[in-house]
Amino acid sequence: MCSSKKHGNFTIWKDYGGMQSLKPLKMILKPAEQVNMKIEETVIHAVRDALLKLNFINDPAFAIELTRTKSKDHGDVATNVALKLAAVLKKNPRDIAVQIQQNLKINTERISKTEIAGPGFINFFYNPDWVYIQLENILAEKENFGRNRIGAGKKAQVEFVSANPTGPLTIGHGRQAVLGDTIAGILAACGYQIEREYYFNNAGRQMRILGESVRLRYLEILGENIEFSEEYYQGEYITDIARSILQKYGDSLRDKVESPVFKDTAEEMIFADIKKTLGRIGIIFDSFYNEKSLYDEGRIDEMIRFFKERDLAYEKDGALWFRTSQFGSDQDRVIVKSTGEPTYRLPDIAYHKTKFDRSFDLIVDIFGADHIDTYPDVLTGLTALGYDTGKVRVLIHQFVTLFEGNEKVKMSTRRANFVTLDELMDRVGEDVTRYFFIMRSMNSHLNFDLSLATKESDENPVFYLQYAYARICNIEKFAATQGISLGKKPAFSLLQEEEELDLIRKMIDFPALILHMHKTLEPQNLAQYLTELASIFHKYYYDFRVVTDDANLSTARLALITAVKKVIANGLKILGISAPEKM
RNA sequence: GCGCCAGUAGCUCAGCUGGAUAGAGCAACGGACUUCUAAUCCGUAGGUCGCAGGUUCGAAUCCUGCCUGGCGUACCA
Repeated sequence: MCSSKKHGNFTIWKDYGGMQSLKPLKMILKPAEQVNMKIEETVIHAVRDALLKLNFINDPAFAIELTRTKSKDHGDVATNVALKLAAVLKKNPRDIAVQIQQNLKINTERISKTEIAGPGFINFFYNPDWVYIQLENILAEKENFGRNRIGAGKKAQVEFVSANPTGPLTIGHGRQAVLGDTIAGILAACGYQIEREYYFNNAGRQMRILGESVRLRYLEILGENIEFSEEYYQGEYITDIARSILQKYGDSLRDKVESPVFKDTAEEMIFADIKKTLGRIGIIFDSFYNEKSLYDEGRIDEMIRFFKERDLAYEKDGALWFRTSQFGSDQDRVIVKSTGEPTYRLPDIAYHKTKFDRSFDLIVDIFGADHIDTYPDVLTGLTALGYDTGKVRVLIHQFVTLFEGNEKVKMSTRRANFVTLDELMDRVGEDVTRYFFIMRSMNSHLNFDLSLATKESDENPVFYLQYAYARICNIEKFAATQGISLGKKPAFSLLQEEEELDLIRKMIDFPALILHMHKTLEPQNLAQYLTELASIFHKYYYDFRVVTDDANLSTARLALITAVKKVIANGLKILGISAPEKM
């Protein structure tokens, strides 16, 4: 972001990154491509015209901020433009606001009134008639309400989980799994064609240790005296794998130290387990990309050749070093060890090259905080290869910290210090699990106490959303028995209660929210929005009856709550959470 | 040492491209079911937004320094 001020001729220019800067509570002038945002555009254009007419600005591209108000007393949307201009114009912001207000030419069918408030905000009040039209739109758009077409015709790939098959998925992986799947859902709602990809390596050191761990357990079952050192995988599942090998092969592998059966069986069984867990939580990957194929297809050698040819790599101490320092890094990095084995960077770069070769328009990588210092090297590699890394969004999430009482437990698959994702789902269910992981920002460190999570699952806010949905389903059923249906066009203007208008106004925000999330890719905003919407609904439910003696009113109210149901359903769908008709 | 993330109500966390009185859930306390589902609603209480400076009309939000915690800082991935 950059900004400049030329005080002489009152030109203010500010680059907010165009329409991508949109957020639910703040809108900025942008190209007219969003149907659902028409009223905001109307307001912004009117303000801009007034500013030009008053000679307060002379650049039509001047960014005008429009914010959703927090309090109804402040209208529906507001602009702080008078406050922003005060310093430049060297005038009292309220005076500026008055002048703008006097020169506003605004469609009264949309905005019923404007007010100047506080230090110089200009508040705009929606005309209820316009609000009713929005309700009609929501009902007409149904599943599509909230969706946009920013990503139409574009392919996006989201890579996540990407855990090597050395053990069951833990709650740590769970956070990333749910985060990734939900982000994919957000992009899908923005029109992208989505590919979910899982990257793994079954050829590394950890996998060798895994195979050896299984072999030792196998021998142990056969009654041999083994030494099972700390570096081996300690989990109980290792013994289970050994047992199934015993079942299939008997003791025929007793002396087969080099047998691939141990590692292969372990990989196969663990991967089956991982996929089962993912399926249970509603995550289906479109592709699993094996690091080994990069070697088989010669992509690693190709990469080495490229780096050497361009003098981007050099040999030192028997290793091959990538000149990352030429690209702003503090030091060069090894890409091929003196043993001849590449470090993880090289295949990572080669792997990302395939993402570009597969012509994705947007590449999203979701990594844990332990990758914070490694992905820049990958991006550097891609830049060196001549790719536009602007297509890549790297999202780093903080870790889940496991607690046992007040004790912090360092999670480790190898040391079997973990709570599995399955265990969590067994205890709290799939919906709570999903909600649990997206209700908080990925930047936050998550403190996790299984017993507390279990205890709190009964009170989990996800039920609050689902209950609102189920309640509406129930009302619809009851309405049908009373002969109330949406057959003919409801008289929306009968919806005069403040709570009814609140509900519609809240629903109007939904498309802007999805648009905003396209930029932030932060699912917790959606969870919060849905909670707010459900809250307005629950309150409305308590205060008013939908089905009354007045058939016209009942029909209008039924239309209203049907729209609410739709928005909740659309939101839950993005979150991958079920919408039960009964609870 | 250096880099990234975090520090907001008793607890778990939203809010952070500066904006109008700082929010939610849980926990606590007091109320509301003869009604379309009380997994709900209403009310009360609870805060030096880690600390100290700075920037300006305005700072939880931006800048600087410090404190605490997490993760990195590998020829591990």
